Amino acid sequence: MNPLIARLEIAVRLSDDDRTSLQAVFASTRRFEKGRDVVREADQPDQVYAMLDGWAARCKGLPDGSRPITAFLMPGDLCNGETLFRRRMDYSAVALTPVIVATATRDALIRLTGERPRLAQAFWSAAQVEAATSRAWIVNLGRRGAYSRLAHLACELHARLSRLDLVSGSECNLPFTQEQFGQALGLTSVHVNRVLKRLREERMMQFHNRTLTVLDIDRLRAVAGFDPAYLQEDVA
Amino acid sequence: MNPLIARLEIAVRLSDDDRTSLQAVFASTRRFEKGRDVVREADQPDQVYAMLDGWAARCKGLPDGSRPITAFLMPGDLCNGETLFRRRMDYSAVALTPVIVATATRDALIRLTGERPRLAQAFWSAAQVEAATSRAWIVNLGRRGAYSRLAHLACELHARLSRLDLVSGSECNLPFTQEQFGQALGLTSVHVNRVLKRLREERMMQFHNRTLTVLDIDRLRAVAGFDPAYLQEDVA
DNA sequence: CGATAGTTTGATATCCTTCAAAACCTGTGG
DNA sequence: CCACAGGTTTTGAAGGATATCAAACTATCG
Repeated sequence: MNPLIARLEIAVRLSDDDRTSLQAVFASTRRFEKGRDVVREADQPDQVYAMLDGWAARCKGLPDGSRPITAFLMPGDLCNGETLFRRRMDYSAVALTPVIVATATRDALIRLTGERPRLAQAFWSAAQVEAATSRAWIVNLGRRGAYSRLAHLACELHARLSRLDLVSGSECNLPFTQEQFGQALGLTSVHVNRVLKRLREERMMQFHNRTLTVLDIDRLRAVAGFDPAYLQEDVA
Repeated sequence: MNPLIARLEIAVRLSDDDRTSLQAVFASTRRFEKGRDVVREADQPDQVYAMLDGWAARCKGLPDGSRPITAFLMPGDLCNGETLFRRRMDYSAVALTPVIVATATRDALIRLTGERPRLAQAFWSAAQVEAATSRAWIVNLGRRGAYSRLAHLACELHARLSRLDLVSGSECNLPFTQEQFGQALGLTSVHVNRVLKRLREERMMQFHNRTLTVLDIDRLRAVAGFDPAYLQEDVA
């Protein structure tokens, strides 16, 4: 429960009542094994899932069989916030590690946020941070070459994990393959591999055994053109 | 005022009080000439702007001087919803035509949505539709070649305009240049031009004098892999 | 009518993909 | 403990899509 509340309180101050009623609505938890879909494209779920532990990826299925990744989900993120206002999912959320989610029913969450405007504002704010992240991805895919593009994603993941206290020293765990890097970046895994090699040889970062080591964050951010502003919410 | 209310009511039913108090908060309007910034990256505006008439583009400035476009704004869209919960803008909104916006102060809108949860929910829902559109752009930029990519954007704009009743027959007005198409698609204007030529020769669509003519929407959507689901909100 | 912005076309360069295969892990059953 | 299978990483060679550079053409607007 905590990661969700912590996330919501970044932007909006909640009352004790807000917090406890949120806990009540998200009372039950559920576990998904690595590789399973938490929610599936075209489904019409009755539950809203909030990430408590583990990693997931949002992806869309394409006719050619590829599954581009549009976001990485970490503790505190809602898997399927849209479900409140619209039935049909337009993406899947797949567990990249074993995942623990808190679940709320659609109806209960509609009722809760209909009674507690601060909570509705907090969720609104969280949706806007997600939108800002999507904008950064659009720029990344549209205007940067593979080299800066990969560096940018590494900077983003490093920054987000660091806010969750999941970076120790210069290392953090990214539980996915070069193939999945490619799905998120619009690159083939072959090319991801070559770019990783270059970044490693240039002593900026390395990715080995699912752990990312940032060797020179200043140079890496310069190469990426990374500005962490879009991730940070100021308290209102 | 109407386009904003119409937009919000797609997902959430509002009371008469909701509507009139929203009108009161967004009482004043302002006009921006073509080419002007409605809001500017890194600014800390006190006002929130809602599009009433005209077109704008959301763009981010890059060190190399380019200004990639991350979204097109039409009547009913908020220009800078984030402003409620976070001070610093991470993008600019530039008027592509003369634009009329309704303006609300940040404080008044925070207060209003803090008192009227239905409104907060409605804005939350609108933010989610925007996020869904961003996801579609991410997939478009990441996985499709220039040909399908341009077709997909044309399909999206056609569908959105058609919901606003701005399509007459098979024609609609897109008030921007091939250069700006390119900025939205991550392509050079030269290449946009070549792809437009091909789509025209293949009798799917043409873009001439700022008007888009869709000649064969079925074939165009097939080429684009376009599924309009992400634009449509079901009533909750 | 001239100036400026936008469109069109061609030639060449670059980046990334595709195809292919070898090397390397990691877990599993014998 | 070993052998093996499947997935992942690494490297090479060749092809294709898109960028870049350059110039002519066309609209638009004072």
